[in-house]
Amino acid sequence: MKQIPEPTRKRLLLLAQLLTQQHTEKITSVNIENLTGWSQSLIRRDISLLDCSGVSNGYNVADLRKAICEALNITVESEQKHCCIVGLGRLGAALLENSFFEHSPFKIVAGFDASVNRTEVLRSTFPLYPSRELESVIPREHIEYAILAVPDASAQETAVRLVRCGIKGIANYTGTVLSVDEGIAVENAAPVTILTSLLAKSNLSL
Amino acid sequence: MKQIPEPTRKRLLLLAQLLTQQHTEKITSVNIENLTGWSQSLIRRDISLLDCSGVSNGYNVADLRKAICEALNITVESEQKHCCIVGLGRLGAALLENSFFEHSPFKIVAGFDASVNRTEVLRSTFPLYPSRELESVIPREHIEYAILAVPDASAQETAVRLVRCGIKGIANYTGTVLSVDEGIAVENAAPVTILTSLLAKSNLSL
DNA sequence: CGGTGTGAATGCTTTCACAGCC
DNA sequence: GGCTGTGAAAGCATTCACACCG
Repeated sequence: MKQIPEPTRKRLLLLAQLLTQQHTEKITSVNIENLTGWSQSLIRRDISLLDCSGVSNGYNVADLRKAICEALNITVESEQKHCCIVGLGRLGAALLENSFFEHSPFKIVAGFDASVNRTEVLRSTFPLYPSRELESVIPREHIEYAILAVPDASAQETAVRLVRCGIKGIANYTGTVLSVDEGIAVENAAPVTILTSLLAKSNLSL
Repeated sequence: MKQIPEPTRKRLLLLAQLLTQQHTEKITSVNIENLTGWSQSLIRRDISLLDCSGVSNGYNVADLRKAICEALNITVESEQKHCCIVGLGRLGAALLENSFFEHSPFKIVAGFDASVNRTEVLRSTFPLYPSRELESVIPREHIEYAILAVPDASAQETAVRLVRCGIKGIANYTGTVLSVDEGIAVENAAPVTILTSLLAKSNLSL
């Protein structure tokens, strides 16, 4: 299998998600261009990197989606990846809602908060632990990804602990920019970070 | 002023955020390399696109930060951009907490929810409106950016309405991939989207 | 030295343009 | 006609390597 470059990976990821929302059976590169704004030649090139031959009247939506998932190693529900939520303030607690993760390749299996009070008051379908148990629970539950929603001030320190526990990636919902070892994936999703990115984007296109 | 390419923009944005966390007065490209993992030559090239000459013993942290903000048009607190939150479910409601936006170039000035019940029960420092008032409130309050946190099923339709109201960018916290007119900025930040991106990233680097 | 800034070279990504297929 | 897949060209982004500065 060929190497898939970073920009292509990002587009394919979004495309896969988009295809699940699609109700037609077939889709063409021009359709996708209209939905996403990416040029049709780019889309065809992206798709050509995976093994999925579309016939001349377009791609089969289901097949294409499957091919993307395979190429990017996004295994489907049968083999869900274990995740945890670290920091159960308002934002972290809001994510406890399981519906977000239904039909996704992820399963939240633990929540952590520094305050024992908090872990006892909140309700969820998976267990909540005080933060001091990070080191024991994460390996035991085979947790691979963490959603970080602690206060900004303790974000970096918590991230370091998570990495030491063997976490592979962090969804960073704090306003702190994290420094982690190379090989550990981080995506920033805090409201201010995202809004700032929007701002910079729309200012440039003027 | 030169055009700043997309990948550079993303890095500078993060760098600006990182600099606010920095407590030293000076910083060198090697320091930044260690913190971020980007190569020092890349960092120097990025910085060379903005007008900020570092002296030979590194960049002045405050100056550099200011230069980035100017180049990307991220005005500071004096001139905050108005934003709104659309959809006040658990996630949207969690974002009502103003502390997230303190010391940022953004100010949340309105919240919307389809359920009038919801807008009446929740408390916040800014007014909450039923969704039907989107069209009147957004122009009146000069709202430029929206945080979208409605249920997936109504995401696309709400996005279209927002764009028609003149919104410039959408922070998409729903699991739906949005199709919007070109020129409208969108950033996806829903937990599943972010986790999926982590997953694909860490799978590739194996 | 230990640092920045920048031409020139390399290596990626995207677009063009067209062959081939239904 | 409308579509995919893909060489070849064009356009970008990143790294190299070195001049220059305190």
